[in-house]
Amino acid sequence: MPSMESNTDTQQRILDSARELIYARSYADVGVAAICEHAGVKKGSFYHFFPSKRDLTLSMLDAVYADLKETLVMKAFAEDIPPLARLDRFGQLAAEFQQQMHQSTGVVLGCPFGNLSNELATQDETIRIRIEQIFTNLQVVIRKVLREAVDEGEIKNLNIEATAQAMLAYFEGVMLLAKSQNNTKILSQLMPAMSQIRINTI
Amino acid sequence: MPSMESNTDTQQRILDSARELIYARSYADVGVAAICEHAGVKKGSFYHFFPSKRDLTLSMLDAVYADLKETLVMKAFAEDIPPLARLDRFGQLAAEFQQQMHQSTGVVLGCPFGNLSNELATQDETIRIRIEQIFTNLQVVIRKVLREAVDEGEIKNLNIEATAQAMLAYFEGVMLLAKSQNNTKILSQLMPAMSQIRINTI
DNA sequence: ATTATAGTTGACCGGTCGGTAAAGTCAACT
DNA sequence: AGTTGACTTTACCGACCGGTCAACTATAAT
Repeated sequence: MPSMESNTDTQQRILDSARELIYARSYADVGVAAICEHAGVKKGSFYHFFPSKRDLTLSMLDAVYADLKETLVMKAFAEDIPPLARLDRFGQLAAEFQQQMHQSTGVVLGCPFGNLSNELATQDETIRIRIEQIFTNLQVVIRKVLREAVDEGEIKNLNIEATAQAMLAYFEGVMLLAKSQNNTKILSQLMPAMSQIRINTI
Repeated sequence: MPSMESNTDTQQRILDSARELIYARSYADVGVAAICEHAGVKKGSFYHFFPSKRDLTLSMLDAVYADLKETLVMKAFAEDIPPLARLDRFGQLAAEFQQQMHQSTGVVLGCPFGNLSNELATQDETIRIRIEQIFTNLQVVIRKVLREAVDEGEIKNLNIEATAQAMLAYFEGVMLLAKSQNNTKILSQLMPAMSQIRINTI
């Protein structure tokens, strides 16, 4: 007598398990069987909902970004403080999240998008493009806050597009370094410098 | 009739093949068999020289760093120009190398250490530590140049250790972003900002 | 010439990989 | 009651994974 109490929360459990396992390890190290076992689902069900491991990964990326947007981004970029202070708050919240994950897992996990990009960007163009789009979306958020800072006269002669890219790059780099050192202290030490980066016009 | 013309250039060919293949793809995607085939070596010979794939990877990391030091670092940080200009030269040379690899392989490969760190840091502590050491060595080089700039009065009130870490983080982040976009243009656009990063004391 | 050693070869191992197929089970609709 | 279709279960597939082993060959020292 199979459970079948739930219509599509099986799909959700697969998504959640993939997210948790792949984030903690890597795409290649986490097999479909491991995802199914963690989700309490048989492999046949997996392939009923997802045509392939790659498709699951694409859906997972969308889900992680949707979650990031809802929780981290919306909270950090709320307009209750000055524009550049929102960038600092974004860095702080990200650092706090990494510290929590470090406490519960014993390792610094870094950025889920940066991790997958470095592992798969040269192997799977579709996944690479999905990650690229996510990074672009984040840059748009940063650009908006920079434009606001420029309009308020807080900064002058700023190349907004380049600076947004540079800030995101710095953010990803700090995450990567923290992961390579398995150390979250450098997050709180280095993150505040993100909002100070400037690439000027002329 | 086996060749056996060479004593230990078999070992070198294995090292070179691993380096080329893993850099272009990933640790997990490149099997021992693929490395052997590329090196023109049988699997048994592989395990005569290396006890495991992991050990090969550790040796490979050392070889890549030794090469980086000999070519890129020594050239970039030669003392024929002012200290901060050497950082810019390092960024330029790295960008040029990425452009060459992009032309020959069709994809932006990024930093070999950053790639492996993001893929394996949570799975293999030994490899993680080796990469951490390499990053520390690079920071030492950057610190030296920053100390020189401070001594010459080019900068004041600088937190040298934190700034060196921030510059390396920025460098790695720019590499990661370029790889995720499969685009080398952002390298030349963003790299010059590396030498402008400052984390001050007080 | 014999022996010791380093290096090579090819066949092989159990385990796991992503993915498939068919039978079975449930809920909803007719 | 019978049918449909979504979902689950079980068993299975060929390919490949990292790694092993014993036999073999070349080289150099004795």
